[in-house]
Amino acid sequence: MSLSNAIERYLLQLLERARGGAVEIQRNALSEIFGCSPSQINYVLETRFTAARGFLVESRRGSSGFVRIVRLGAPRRVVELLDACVGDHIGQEESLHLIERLKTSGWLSAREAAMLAAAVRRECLAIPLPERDRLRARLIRAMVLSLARSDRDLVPGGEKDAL
Amino acid sequence: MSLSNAIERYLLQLLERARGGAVEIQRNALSEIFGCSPSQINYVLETRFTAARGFLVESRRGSSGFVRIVRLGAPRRVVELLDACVGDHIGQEESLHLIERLKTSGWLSAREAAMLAAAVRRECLAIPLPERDRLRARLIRAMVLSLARSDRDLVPGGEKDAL
DNA sequence: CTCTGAATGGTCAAAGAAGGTCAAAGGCGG
DNA sequence: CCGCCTTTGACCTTCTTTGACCATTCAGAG
Repeated sequence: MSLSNAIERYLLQLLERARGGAVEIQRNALSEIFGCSPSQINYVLETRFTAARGFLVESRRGSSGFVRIVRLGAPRRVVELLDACVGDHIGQEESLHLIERLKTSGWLSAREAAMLAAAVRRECLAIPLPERDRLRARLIRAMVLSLARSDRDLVPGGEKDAL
Repeated sequence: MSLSNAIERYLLQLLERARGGAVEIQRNALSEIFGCSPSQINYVLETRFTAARGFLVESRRGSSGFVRIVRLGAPRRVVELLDACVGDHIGQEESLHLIERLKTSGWLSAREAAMLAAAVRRECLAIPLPERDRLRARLIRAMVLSLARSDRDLVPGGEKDAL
């Protein structure tokens, strides 16, 4: 188990216990618990507690500074999520997190999520970067939005607002 | 007995013992066990643990990286259909017919078919021919086969025939 | 009120630690 | 001898960890 994974699990535990879905930590104190450099904490926050995984991180410097990690509820609309997470290019790992999130929030079934996940794998796309990341973004947008349309066609009033 | 075959048998044994049909190894550690170059492991994975033989290989680099080998099953009929219709490249119109066929025969739901149809459109792929037709073939294969696997994962006793 | 320094957290580039790719060399059966 | 399957090694990409240096806050001194 890597340091980053250990820190991630530790923070997830804190979030688990904390009522309200948010925790506040001190970067330096946490880094001492794990005997690592303070910037290691930033690395974990940047790679694990991202918007794509449904977290918001706020912080403040100076005396009595802090780092607050908030577990976000589902965003209002999928389009916003796409705009926020996908942009015009997106990497594989980020995509998989997004897909997982769309699944757990009920927007995608397990089968649909599996399809999407299979499609965005770099072994499947198999074209060189950076065009690969752009293609991946187009695919996710096209497929997810196609669901919105397909639902609208099937259910005339279907205003899915999960996410 | 060649090195490759020895490594293959070793990994198959690991898979045999491991419940869940998956094992994780470290490429460098394994190569040291067999006293060979690390890339030899890749060779074995590429030639023996292929999708065609019913395996999925995932990996991660960097500290505490790993290689995971998953044994999976896929229904025979769909595989045959893919081989027959898709090949290593396929055009848009042909794809849409295939998707329609998979839908009417019950393999795909309306939503899944819509997703696939959106993915294979040339406006979405947006790369030049002839690579576009090959990418389209890879996408269809990956997505349809992923469904077979996701079904197997969902149904407790789902030992669909082994491809 | 303003200035200043200690206490925090942030950034970024480089080094370290896996695994991946590819082409060339090595063997072996036909 | 030819062609296919193996094996290897040099070089590449990705993920992690660290450290030097930067930015922000706030309490207290002047």
